[in-house]
Amino acid sequence: MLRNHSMQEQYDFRAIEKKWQEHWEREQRYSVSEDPSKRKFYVLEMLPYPSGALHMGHVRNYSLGDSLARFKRMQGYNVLHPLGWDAFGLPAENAAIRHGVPPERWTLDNIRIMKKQAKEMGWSYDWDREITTCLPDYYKWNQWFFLQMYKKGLAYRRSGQVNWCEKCQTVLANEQVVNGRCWRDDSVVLQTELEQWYWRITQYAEELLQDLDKLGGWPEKVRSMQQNWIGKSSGTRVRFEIEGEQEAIEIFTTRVDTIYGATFVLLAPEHSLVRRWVDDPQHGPALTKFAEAMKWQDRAARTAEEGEKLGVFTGHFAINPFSNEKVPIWVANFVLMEYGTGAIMAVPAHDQRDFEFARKYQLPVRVVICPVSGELSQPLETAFSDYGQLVQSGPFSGLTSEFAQEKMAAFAGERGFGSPAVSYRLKDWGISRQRYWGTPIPILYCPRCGTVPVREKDLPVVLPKTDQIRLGGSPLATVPEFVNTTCHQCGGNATRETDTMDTFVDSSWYFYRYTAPRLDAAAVDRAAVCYWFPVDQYIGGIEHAILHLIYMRFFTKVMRDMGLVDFNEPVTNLFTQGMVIREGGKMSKSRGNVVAPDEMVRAYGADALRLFIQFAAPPERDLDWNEQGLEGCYRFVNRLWRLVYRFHGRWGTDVNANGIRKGPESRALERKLHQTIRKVTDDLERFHQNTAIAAIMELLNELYPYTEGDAEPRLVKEVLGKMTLLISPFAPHVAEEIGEILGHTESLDSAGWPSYDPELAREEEIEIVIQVNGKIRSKFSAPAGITESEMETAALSDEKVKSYLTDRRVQKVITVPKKLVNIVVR
RNA sequence: GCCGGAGUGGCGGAACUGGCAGACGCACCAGACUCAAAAUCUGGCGGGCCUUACAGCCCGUGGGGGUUCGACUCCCCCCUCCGGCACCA
Repeated sequence: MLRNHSMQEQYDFRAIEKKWQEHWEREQRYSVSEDPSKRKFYVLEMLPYPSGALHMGHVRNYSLGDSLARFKRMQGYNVLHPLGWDAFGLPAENAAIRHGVPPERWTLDNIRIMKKQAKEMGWSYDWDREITTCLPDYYKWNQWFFLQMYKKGLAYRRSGQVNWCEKCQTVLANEQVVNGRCWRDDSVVLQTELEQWYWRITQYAEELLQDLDKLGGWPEKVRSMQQNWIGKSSGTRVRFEIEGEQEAIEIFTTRVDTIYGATFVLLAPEHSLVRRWVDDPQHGPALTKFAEAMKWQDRAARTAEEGEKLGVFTGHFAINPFSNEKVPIWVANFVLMEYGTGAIMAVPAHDQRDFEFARKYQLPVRVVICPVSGELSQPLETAFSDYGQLVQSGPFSGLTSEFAQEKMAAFAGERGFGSPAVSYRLKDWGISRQRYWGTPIPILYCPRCGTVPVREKDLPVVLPKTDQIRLGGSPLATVPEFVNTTCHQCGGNATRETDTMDTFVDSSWYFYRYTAPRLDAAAVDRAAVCYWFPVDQYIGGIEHAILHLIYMRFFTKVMRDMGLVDFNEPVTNLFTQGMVIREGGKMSKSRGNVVAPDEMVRAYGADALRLFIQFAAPPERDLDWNEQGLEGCYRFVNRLWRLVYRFHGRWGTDVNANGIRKGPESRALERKLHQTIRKVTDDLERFHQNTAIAAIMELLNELYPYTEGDAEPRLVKEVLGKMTLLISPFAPHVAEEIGEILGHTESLDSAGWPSYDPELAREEEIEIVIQVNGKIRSKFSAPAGITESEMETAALSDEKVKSYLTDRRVQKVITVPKKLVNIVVR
C-alpha cells in the first residue's frame, strides 16, 4: 500500500522552518492563560538587551529554555514562556550621541530585528506577553515602586562616596564595580562625592543571607557568591572614651579577646572625628594633608594587595575600657569608613596589618594570646592571628579565645561600653544615574516644601524626547520643559530630579509583569502571580550572580512586605549556563572571532544550530564554538530525514503499530526505543540536554542497520514516530514536518510526551563480567533472570577463569546482581 | 589568605546511588560507490607489548597516599587551571 504524502527527497530546512514558524504564529500555539485545571510551569530566561543582533550566548540561553518549555508542554503542563526587552541603557544613548539617532528609535528598531531573529530560531514564546522596559506603561511602575520605597523609608537621598565611571559618565552601584572596574566597559572606577538616591537593601541583608539556605534549586556557586557579597561578620562593638573629649570612638572587632593587646586606635581618613581635628594647630595640617590625599586616591589603588600602610598621629588619646590604658589615636589609609564603624582597635601582636603599621611607626606590640600548646617565639616576626589562650588580659587571662569572646562581650554589655554586633559588607543600592535613557526618578524639589514625591496619579513622569543628549552631567537637566514644574503641595515653582534610575531596577521585577503584561491599574496582578509563581526554572548567565540575582531577591522581599506577593523567594530553580567561547576565549568584536547566529541559521538551519548548541557541551560548562561540530548535527538531521524519505511510502496508514511480527532484531530495536525514551526523559528532567541528544543519535544509529535487513515497516514507523517526539524539543521544525508526514494532524506539542514500557526496556540477555581479584578476566551472557548463585556457579566453571584459579584458594566470591562476579583468590 | 568549581583519547565530552573507562559527536585512517571528486554507506580509531591468526597480557581518568573484593566515583595530602571575596578589623 502506497501512501504518497508528498515528501521532498532533500531536507529543505529553509522551507520547513519558514512553514512551521508561520504555522505556530497563525495558530498562536504558545499563547497561554491561567488554567486552574492544569499544572503550571514557568520557564524564564534572562531578558536580553536589544543590542541589535542575537549572539551565540543568547542562542544557547534561549534554546535551553525553549527545549525545556516544549518538553514541559508535551508533558501536559500549562507553560508560561515569555520574552521581553531590557530596553533602557547606555548603548542606545551612546548611539544617539555618536550618530544622532534618537535612543527610542534605535532601541525599537533593534528590538524589531532581534524579535525577527528570535522567531527564526523557532523559540516558542508567548509574544502577547512581550514587555519593553523603555515604554511608559512599563517604567511607570518603576516609578510607582520608587514611591512605595520612599514611603516605607527604603528610598533615601544622601551625599557620599560613589563609584564613578568616567567612560559611562555616571555613578555605579557597588555590585556594578568588578575588581575596581566598570562591569560594562572595564574602565577604572574612580571615587567621588555625590548626592544620590539609595535603596535600603541592607535592611534585608540578614534575610537575603538566611534565605540562601532555602534555595536548594540554585547552584552552590551562586549561593556562595551571594554569601560572600553580603559578607556578614559577627563581633563586638566597643566604645573607647577620648581623653579630653565628649565624643567617644566606636570600634568594631571580631577579636574582642585580643583587646588587652590594643596598643593604639585607628580611624578611617573620612571619619567625622578627623574632620573635627583638622583645626588643631599642631597636628591639623598633617591630618588635612593625609585625608585629602586619601580622598583622591581611587579605591582600587588604596586597597591594592599588600599596599603600604600609611598613617598620621592625631594628637589624641583613647582609653581602653577594659584595661583603662591610654593609647594613641592615629589615622590610617587601610581603615575603611564604609565598613564597620570606620574605626578599629589595633592589636599588632595578633593582626598582620596592625603589626606592619606598628613596625613602621614604632608603636608597641603586646602579646595577649598564646597558642594553647607550645610557645610563641618573641620578638614576633609576624602577627599571631590564630585563636589561643589569653595572657596579660586581667581577669580574662587563661581563658580560650572562643570562651573569652563571649565573656568579654557580656562584660562590655554589663558595663555599658559595648555589645555584640554584626557587620555586613553589603551596601545600600545606589540607583541614581547621570544619564538620559532610563526611568526618571519621580521626585520634585520645591524651595518651600523640600523633597516632594510625585503623586501616584501623576505617573508616569514621562521621559521627554530631546535631541540634546550630551555626555557630562545629567542630560535631563538641559531640558527646561522637563525640569521646571509646579509643586503640587504648595502650587509654587519646583524642579524635577534629573537623574534616572539604574536599569537594574527594570529587571528586578519584569518577570512579575509577564503574568499580566497589559494591566493598567497596578504593577502586578495578585491572582496571576499566585497562579504562575514561583518561577519553576530560571536560566541565565553566571555574570548576574551578584547583580540582577540579588536585586531581584531584594525586590521580591519588598513586594512581599507591601502585600503584593505572599512568598519569600521568586525562583525555585536557577540554572546558569556557560559561555560560548572560541579558540579558548570570549567571542568579541575586538578579537574578531564572532560567529553570527543568523549566518549559521542560513547555512544549516535553526534546528541544526539548536541541536549543536545543546549537544556540544554540558550546558553549565563553557562551549567552544566549532563549526564542524555544527555540521555534524546538520548531518544527523539529514540522516533522520533520509530514513523517513526512504520509508515513508512503505508503511500502513494506521498510526498505531499493532501486530508487529517480532524477530530478535525487532525486539532489540523496540527495547532500544524504550530505553531511549527513558533516558531522554530523565536527562531532560536533570538538565542534561547533551546526553539526551546523544541518546537519540544512538537510536538512529541502531535504526539504520535494522532497515537494511528484514525490517518491519510498522516498527520502523513507530520508532521514527517516537524519535520525532523525542527530538521535537530540540529541533521543533523538522520534527513537526516529519510528524505531519507520519500522519499527525496537529502540532506535536499537543501530541504528548512518549512514555516507555519498563517491560520492553528491560534487557533479556545480559552480559556478566567475571573478575578475579578485581581484574576482568572473562564475560558471559545470561538471561536477565539469572540468580546470584547461578552467576557464581557459571563464573567458577568458566574456562578462562579456571586457569586463574589453579593452585589458588578461592577465598570469597562477590556477586553484583545482573552485573558481575568477583572471585577473590589467594 | 578565605570560599566555590574543574582536571578523563588528537579535540568537545560520556560513565545517574563505587561494579566492563572512553557513549555520542568532531578530526583522522581504510574500504564501498564514482571516470574522478563531493555527498553517502561500511569498518577502524587511548598507549604499550605479544601473536601467522583467533586471542591474550600490561599500563591508563592531574600527582602521591589510603579505604574497599573492586575507585574517574569515597577519604587525606599535594599540583595546575577557572570563578567569587579580600588591608573587611
